[in-house]
Amino acid sequence: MRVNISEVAKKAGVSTATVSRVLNNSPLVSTKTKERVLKIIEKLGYVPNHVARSLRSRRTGLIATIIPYSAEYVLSFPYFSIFIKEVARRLAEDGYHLLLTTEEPDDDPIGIYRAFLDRKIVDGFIILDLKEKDERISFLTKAKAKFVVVGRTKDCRDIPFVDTDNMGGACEATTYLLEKNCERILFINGPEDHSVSIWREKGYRAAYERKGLRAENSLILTGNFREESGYKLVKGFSEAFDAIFTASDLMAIGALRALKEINRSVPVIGFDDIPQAQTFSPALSTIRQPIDKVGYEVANSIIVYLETGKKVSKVLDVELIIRESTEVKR
Amino acid sequence: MRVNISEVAKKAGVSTATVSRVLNNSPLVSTKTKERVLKIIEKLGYVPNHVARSLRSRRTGLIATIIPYSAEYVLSFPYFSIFIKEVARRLAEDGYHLLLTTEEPDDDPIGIYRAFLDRKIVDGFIILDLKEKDERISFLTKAKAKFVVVGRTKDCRDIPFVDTDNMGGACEATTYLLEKNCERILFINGPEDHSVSIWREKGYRAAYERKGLRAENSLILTGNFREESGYKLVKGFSEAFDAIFTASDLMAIGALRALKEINRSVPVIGFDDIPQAQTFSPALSTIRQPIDKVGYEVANSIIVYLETGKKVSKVLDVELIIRESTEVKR
DNA sequence: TTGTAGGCGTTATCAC
DNA sequence: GTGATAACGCCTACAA
Repeated sequence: MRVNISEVAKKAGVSTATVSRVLNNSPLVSTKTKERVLKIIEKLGYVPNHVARSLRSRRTGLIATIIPYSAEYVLSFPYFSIFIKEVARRLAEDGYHLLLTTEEPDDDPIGIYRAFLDRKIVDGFIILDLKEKDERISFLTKAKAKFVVVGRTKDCRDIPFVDTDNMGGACEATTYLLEKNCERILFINGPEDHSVSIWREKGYRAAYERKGLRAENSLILTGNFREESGYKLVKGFSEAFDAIFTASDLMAIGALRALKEINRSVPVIGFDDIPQAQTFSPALSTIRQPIDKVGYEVANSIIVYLETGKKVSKVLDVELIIRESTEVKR
Repeated sequence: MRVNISEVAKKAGVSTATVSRVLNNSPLVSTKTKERVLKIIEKLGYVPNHVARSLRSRRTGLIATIIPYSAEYVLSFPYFSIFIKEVARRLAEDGYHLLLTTEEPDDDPIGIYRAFLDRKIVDGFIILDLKEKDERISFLTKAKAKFVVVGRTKDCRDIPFVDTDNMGGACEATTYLLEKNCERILFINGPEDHSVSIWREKGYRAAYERKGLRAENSLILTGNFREESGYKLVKGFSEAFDAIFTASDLMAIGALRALKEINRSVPVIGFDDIPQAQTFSPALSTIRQPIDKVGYEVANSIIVYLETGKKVSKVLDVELIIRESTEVKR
């Protein structure tokens, strides 16, 4: 019925220690006994119990990803699916598994992390939706937990992270608009405490500076990545502008809606390249992020960290995709 | 440093058995000792080790969801994110956690299930993307594993499942078109071995029958849920038709593209209500599925099954959403 | 090269 | 009510 290591040992006429050695590819076993043991293992259909192994080795092979409540908006587009699938896939390559859970609105943000840590449920964490001064980071660092971050902040000096080149992408988009002779580019950014917002704003400003110009603070608005915020901010904006760059495709779609209603047409560039970017009319010019690679690299990084202690960080390239929303008939 | 149950027992002047009883809310402890033990637990910051507990109790509290390779298309829209989030959320309510992993193209489809089962990693499974004659079902049934299925087939008699009313939805959509005096409704279905395809076709046919009509086989085509297949099937269709109903919104979008190119306009209804359905032009009429509820109910069902042995199944209502793609100017 | 035996941290089964 | 103590299944000093 229940076949365990001592069952195998008995049938093979060896000790459990030897079976264990065979299981773990120890060189301290003669080829002969190894073969004999392997044969018995196969015959009995024995498979080591993962839980017992975890208890003994103090490693569960599980990596937790906790969806922050504040990040629920990411669920509204397929980015998250693709990301999470790649994470799971890469983890599985090395025998790890992804434990996915959510944070509730009224939860203590670090409560879940603490629980997983104290109960020794997981070996490491993947942190999403990084904020400036993120309390999860300080908690996990203090607790000496192993984790990798998606995104980066200034205090990420000693933390393994994977990020896309948000600054470069924003700079490229802004430069593209400047070179189309737009001068007053309305920049609708995400919430200010998000690390991506900070980098994207830097990129926007950098593009102006490269041209010997200076970005105007009044042209920088703060949205929340959602469609409605793009719509409302454009509708309510009273100053002059001749182009729009948004920190998400959804806000770009909202902005285009608003433009249509006020009967204006200026070039618009979004960020992300979600599927709607292609199907929306006009098709959206945008900055494409390699979300699948982000998933792969972050999973890879946590594995390397767990197994070698090395902290591997990466910044992945983004790409400006030009479609219809930047073709403007004057 | 590492505080365990015997540490607590020692400090509290009781046995580990008593501490364990307190931990598990056993009634076999006097209020007095219970309080004393709880105080010590708090003082020491003791938290039970989940792995040790799992080893002894033979329950890990983990539920696996394996993304079938054939279901990768689901990742291309946000349905999956929302579903998985609700699953994780509901599981966590009762102290369970979601283990998410993927199937590789060249994997033995049941290999992962077998591995999780043999190694005793999870307590149960949630099965996605159900097929007719699904070998995962027969394997898991034979192995006496606990699982709940999303979707349903004829052989689901004794299996707990959660499904949306695919037949009802398809019938409603088709009826709507018939009542708009369309007679030859082109039905672009999903792959034939998918359980959802079977139910949707039944609904399509039922709508005709209710009107005393008969659906023509030549009007039923097989796509693969993706946009391109909707596009190609419409482009290549040579018979007469006066409306289109597709088994996915993406195929509906493809169909609308094709119609535009051949300069025709007929009412089109999709299935799912993905975000593009709203933003596409014309906005898509479609059957909305309560994907979040599906996630909630399937998680709920596996918990009930694990804890009480009862098999709970549910069929959730869908809703016809009318937008622009069914308004046709003749 | 192999075996013995202790321990990982719990919970369950007995006794008392 | 409570306490010893034996599992749960595995790994790893240490001994042989």
